[in-house]
Amino acid sequence: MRKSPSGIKEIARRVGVHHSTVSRVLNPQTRSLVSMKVAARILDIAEALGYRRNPMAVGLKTRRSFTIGVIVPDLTNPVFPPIVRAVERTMGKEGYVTVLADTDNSIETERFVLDSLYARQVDGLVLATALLNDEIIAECRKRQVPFVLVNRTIAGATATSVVTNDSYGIRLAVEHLVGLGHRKIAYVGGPLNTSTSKSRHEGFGEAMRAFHLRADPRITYECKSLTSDAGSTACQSLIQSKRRFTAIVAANDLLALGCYAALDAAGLRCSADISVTGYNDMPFAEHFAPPLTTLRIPLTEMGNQAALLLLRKIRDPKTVLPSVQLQPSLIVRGSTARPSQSR
Amino acid sequence: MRKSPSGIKEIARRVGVHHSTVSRVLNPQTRSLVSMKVAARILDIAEALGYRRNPMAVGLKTRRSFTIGVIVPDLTNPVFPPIVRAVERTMGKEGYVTVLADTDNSIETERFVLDSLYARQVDGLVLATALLNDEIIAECRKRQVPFVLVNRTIAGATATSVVTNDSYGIRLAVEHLVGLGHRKIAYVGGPLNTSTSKSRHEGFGEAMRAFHLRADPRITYECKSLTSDAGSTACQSLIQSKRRFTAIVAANDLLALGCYAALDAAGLRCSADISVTGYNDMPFAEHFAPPLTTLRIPLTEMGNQAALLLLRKIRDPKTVLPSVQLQPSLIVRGSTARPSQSR
DNA sequence: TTGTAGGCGTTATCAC
DNA sequence: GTGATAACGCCTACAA
Repeated sequence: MRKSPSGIKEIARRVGVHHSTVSRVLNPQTRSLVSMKVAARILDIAEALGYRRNPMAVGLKTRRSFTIGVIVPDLTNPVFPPIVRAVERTMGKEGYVTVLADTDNSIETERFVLDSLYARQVDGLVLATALLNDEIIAECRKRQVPFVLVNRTIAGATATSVVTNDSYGIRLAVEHLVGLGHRKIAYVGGPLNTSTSKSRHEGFGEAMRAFHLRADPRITYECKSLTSDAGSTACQSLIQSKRRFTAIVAANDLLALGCYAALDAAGLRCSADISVTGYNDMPFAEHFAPPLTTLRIPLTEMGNQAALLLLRKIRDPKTVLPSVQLQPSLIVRGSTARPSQSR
Repeated sequence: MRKSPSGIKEIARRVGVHHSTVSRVLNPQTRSLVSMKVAARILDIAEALGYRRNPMAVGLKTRRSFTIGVIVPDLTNPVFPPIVRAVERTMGKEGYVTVLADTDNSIETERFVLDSLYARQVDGLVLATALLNDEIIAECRKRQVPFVLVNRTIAGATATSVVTNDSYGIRLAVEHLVGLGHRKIAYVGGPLNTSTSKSRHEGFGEAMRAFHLRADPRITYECKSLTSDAGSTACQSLIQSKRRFTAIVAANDLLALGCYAALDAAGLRCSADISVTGYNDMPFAEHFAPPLTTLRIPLTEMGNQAALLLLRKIRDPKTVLPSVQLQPSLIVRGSTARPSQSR
């Protein structure tokens, strides 16, 4: 076992003071308790020795790890990397290290992962995995770990979260389609156990009503997952149902992509025959065939905000944090057009 | 400061043994030193109390953190999430937690981040940031931290790495194009300070020679970064140069995407006028317009292998690890076709 | 097989 | 202001 290169005691020895004095100096919080002269000497030597405080020891003593966890359902979903990156960067600037966990959409692995994080005494959590009724989040509350939700929230929105206005986003999509002349609009949504899918679903109904149109339940689908495959399957049934529709509002870009595939397979052209909108404006959405009309959400901003909120909570556990809601914006591209005359 | 729910001493008290005995039992390594009867009792109570060992204390004592770091240049590059995810999962199964760091392609932030990781006594590192001449990796060696490179390696390949055979991949692309009838093939590559870009570049030259063609330096470009924008700029100059070419081999999917844009802007159609190949088969490459012919590399496999190697090294620092090289495979899609007659 | 004692590097709470 | 001392929770010779 190699000796550590330096340490508070070694510095104390060299400077000729007690190591507790060194500790005080090296800790910004308590530096003022020590005379400037001594402090300066200590800082000097520490610098010269390349001193780095040992987070393990600090953690053991203070029960703080300067580590936070961020938990995502699936890192390969392009929505999450920008968020993770932003969180990591913002926390990094403040001396926190972020450990990443990908639950692969499994609630068991989420529980497992959280256990490991608790054991490591993470100072906080950013959760992108919230279900509407999420027992895991209930546990977080019990454990008294500061946490903030990102992207999704829970039923009642009783936890601090950074989300976007999903129903408004969908309304923008519907508005756009209606403006183009669409009347028969199908909806391909995600599982209703997440806040995002739920509000998008509700938003669709509301928007249609607002335009005096009918959200026909026979052409609205709830997919089991937010994947391209699921979207494809849904769109396929939609087509086979023989119901009339000229546009599809998808609750997610991946679903929209699946719709592309199904339309293609059925010999229908997007946007000439059927218009499609997505949601998220995921990276490269503009490169799809056709470029996808979708809703952009400020992912990096969400990550930053989440990190900032978490920091506040960590530093002052008594503060009650506000939630923040950001606005999506409609990005019009080639997947939407006037409805085909023949349909 | 809340008392921890349990702890080795509490268990000892309840069982009526000394806490060192408990420690032995709770540590698989030393469990055999204790009688089965006592061990069983201890395990029982520990279970009942929901005991979790405190990694801080363990770490302080043993200088191991059961934490590894994975460092990527840019998490929003879709190549990395699958790798990161695989590493995280494989390490997680073995009780390791992975800290993610995104250097944003900056060598300073990489250094900063590594410093923070060293201080936290990470047990190992997975680096996806290697430059051909990488001083940072030299430092890792000095620090004696086990590490393995992934995706890229360094000059001389003197460190263990998990990479793919880049020159072979490019050769597959060239072979494919030549098979289609192309003779004038342009190359749009990345900065030559990474092993991937370098071998792809070299591979291009070799492949062309193998087919008795000329890798014309006037139509080969070295982009400053592996981004869509850079590819676009390069392709633009290529077009403006008025040199003849019927196909572009891009060293990366993003570059290829940039070529799409530039071709589009110039009124050229891919693949009718110009064929384009990419590299990486990034997610959604099949959805581009046109679907991109590219080389698939086994990202998840790479992550797994890297993690496995790292584990071996951590567990037995004396082992000298082999490097592993995986093979890319050509995925033919719509961006390549026979050369246009008119060019 | 089990207990004893010391220590990992730091902070916190006393005294001086 | 500064020093002494005792933790934090666990591991590990060494002794019994």
